[in-house]
Amino acid sequence: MSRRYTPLQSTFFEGDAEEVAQDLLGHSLVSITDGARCVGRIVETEAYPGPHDPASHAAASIGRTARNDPMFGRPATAYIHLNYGIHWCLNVVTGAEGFPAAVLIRSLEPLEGLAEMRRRRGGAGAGAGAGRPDRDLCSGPAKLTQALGIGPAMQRHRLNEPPLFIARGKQVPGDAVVRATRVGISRGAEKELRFYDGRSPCVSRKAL
DNA sequence: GAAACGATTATCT
DNA sequence: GATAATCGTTTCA
Repeated sequence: MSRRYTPLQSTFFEGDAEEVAQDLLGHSLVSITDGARCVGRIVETEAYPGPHDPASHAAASIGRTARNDPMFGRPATAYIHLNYGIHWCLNVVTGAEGFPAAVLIRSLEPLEGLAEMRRRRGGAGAGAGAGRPDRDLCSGPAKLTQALGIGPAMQRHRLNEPPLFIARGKQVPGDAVVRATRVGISRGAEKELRFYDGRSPCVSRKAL
């Protein structure tokens, strides 16, 4: 557990959201909160490439609002939004400053700090009688934020430095990456902008 | 000032 | 695998 994690440089996030979303698979999300370090391998992402995407919070029809303002920020900036009123979701801003694009991190494969993750998620136990399998700790956008202690305090935090950053990891081979449609949205659902590691059991939703 | 929606999760069958 | 519940933000009058 003394392994050193090297944050990805901000240049990594300067590219297209769609491209970054694929490249992120296999890298690790590291969170150091309350003196505990939690690490998870990124196995599922979704791209929100820009204003032309009707599903984006920064769609052209919506414009710039107080909520999506962080998406217009610099690359590697954290955009944390609340959906369904109760779930926090972590996005990484991509592209040039002033251009609203981001990658939603949907699922992680727990690597470190499992005890802490489980403790944070505490009483909530998905799968009533089945207990809490490791794969369910971070298998969802809101699950991973809760497990890693990510909240509104991290809004606009830059993800290339502690206490919350993305560390370089082993990249997922191209042939293992599955491309699929995004989940839980009504508009722009046709586009296949979701990517995940087909080998991982921690993916929230398989392809249709 | 009030109503509707949502990038989901939790729970049971 | 399928269904109900949940709360803040956004949007409209």
